[in-house]
Amino acid sequence: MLPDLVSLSLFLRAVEARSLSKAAAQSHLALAAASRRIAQLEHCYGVQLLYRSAQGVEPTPAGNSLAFHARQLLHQEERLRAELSDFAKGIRGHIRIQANTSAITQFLPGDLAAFVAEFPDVKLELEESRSIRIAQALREGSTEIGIVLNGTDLQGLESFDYRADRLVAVVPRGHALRRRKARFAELIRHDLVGLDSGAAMMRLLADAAAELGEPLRLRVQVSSFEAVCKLVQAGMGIGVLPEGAARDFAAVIGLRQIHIEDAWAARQMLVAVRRLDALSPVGRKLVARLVAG
Amino acid sequence: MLPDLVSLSLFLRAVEARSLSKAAAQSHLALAAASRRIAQLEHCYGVQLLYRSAQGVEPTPAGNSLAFHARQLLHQEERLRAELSDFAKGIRGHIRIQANTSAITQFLPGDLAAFVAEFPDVKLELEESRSIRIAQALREGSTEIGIVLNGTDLQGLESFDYRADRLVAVVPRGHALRRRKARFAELIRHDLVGLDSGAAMMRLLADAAAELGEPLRLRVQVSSFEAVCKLVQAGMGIGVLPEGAARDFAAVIGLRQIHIEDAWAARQMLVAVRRLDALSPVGRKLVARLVAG
DNA sequence: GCAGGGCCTTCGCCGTTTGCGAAGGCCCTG
DNA sequence: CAGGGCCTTCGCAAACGGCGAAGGCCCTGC
Repeated sequence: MLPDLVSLSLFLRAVEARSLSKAAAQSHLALAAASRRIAQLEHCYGVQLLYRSAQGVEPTPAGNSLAFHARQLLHQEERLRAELSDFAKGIRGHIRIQANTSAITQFLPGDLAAFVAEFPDVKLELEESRSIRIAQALREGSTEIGIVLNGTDLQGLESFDYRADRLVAVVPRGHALRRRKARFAELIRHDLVGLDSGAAMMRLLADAAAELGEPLRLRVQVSSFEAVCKLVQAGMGIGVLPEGAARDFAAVIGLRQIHIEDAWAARQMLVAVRRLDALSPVGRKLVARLVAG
Repeated sequence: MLPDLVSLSLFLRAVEARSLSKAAAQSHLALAAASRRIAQLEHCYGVQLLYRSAQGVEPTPAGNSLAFHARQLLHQEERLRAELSDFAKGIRGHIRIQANTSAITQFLPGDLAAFVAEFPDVKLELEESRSIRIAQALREGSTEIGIVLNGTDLQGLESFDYRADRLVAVVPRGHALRRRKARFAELIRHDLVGLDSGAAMMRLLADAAAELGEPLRLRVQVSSFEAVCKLVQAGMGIGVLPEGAARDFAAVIGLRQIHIEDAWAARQMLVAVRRLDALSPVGRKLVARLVAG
């Protein structure tokens, strides 16, 4: 029923070398054995996989498809092997996490650092991604823990409050806007320094602007919070950032923060998993730590 | 050396049922055989995978990792099986394509339609993606043909010119801007209707605006060319679109096109593959058709 | 035009692997 | 402390998978 990875690897070599005998040699098999393995593969899927001739073999269209998938499968197996070899070397746990930019630039590094300090033999794999893709990845099981913003569709997932993430505006010292608080309706009259529009935050700003019936005066769009701060300092306009990023980047170069009073400026980040009780114990521990933290 | 997929599936069931006997039953194996398969899996990777007790089994941390990868591997195998079963049903070819939005909304549907008309038993899988991700996918072999914009980093790939893709501005009838041609410096004084900022086009506009030292007056951002046209018609501002999209959506609702004279408005789309001669014959044929078309 | 050699398949044999039931150890439950 | 559920180990039989030899096919070169 299920194909043999050895046969798949043999098949792949046969396609690449255009020769069964060479593939057999590379796989340390006798030609007879190789031939039978391929025949059995064909039988298993009910399709002819190779055209045979006196000059060698050539993949059929189905054979091409199989070669494609065989590569993926073997590649996947390699990753598996690599990961398990970590365990042989003393690692005691492995957790895959995907998080959005705001989480990664603000709270996650600290929280994860505290976690690995306590569990030094747990390996974390952190990947940055957009909230929607994170939800997808969780659903299809290609990651274990996700950090997303509220508003993301979490159908079919379990989620828990992580941190609050407030958006603030930053202006250079001496900017005309002197207040400590403002509504977005006032900010929007000024030029803005924005992020690339894939960011969830930019969508929020665009929606808010549409609501007000005003254009967004985006003067530049850059891809990092730090770059936003530099450009704000250079007088290109007002920046909008998560509070934590403003603290890290804006404060140190002397930008002033302005509290945004609109309700949408208060965002909630969530820790999401597919099923908490299907998670590994150490994974659950990390979720608990994040949610408690 | 290479693990047996049957053993992986058995292992997965054991982890999920927390019981070797149940897993053995589900896999139609005697308990003894199941036990031995797991032991052999542990030997193969040199790690303990399960904690055994009189109450059943529990995955070790390494076991959790293996379970994760086993799921992926088996899932992948299922897709393989599904695809090969197409061939058993008479499909004669299968090509995976990823393309950016501009290509998908303009030229690709027509070109692909012509191709499948000629090769009706070839199944095409088309996925929309961003140019950068497409290049990644080609490099790691998870797609066969990619359509990207010039300017994308194609290191390590082979590429061929596909179609030229000119950006044009669209305005409602009676708009103040009366010309047939304009430089972007003039357009930028008006409100714009933009796309979500992940789009390559928006990055182009943002860069052009930065070059001019002017803000982009983005009034709304939407996610489809069609929506841009509707909003332009509603008087929200000037739209910028690929020429082909303007022809399809803008012309029919009576918008006027303005040629953008700046050099960056002329973009070139490329067909990219990892290695042309590693492609299936029908894949090569499609590339040839696209490049010739 | 035919011998030679390279390619794959098929065949028969044999060693290893794999499956099975039975027996055994362990731990919790009552 | 007997009973039952769990997993492992054991010995045996069947099946699988490997091997070399033989065979068919086609191209090459003398």
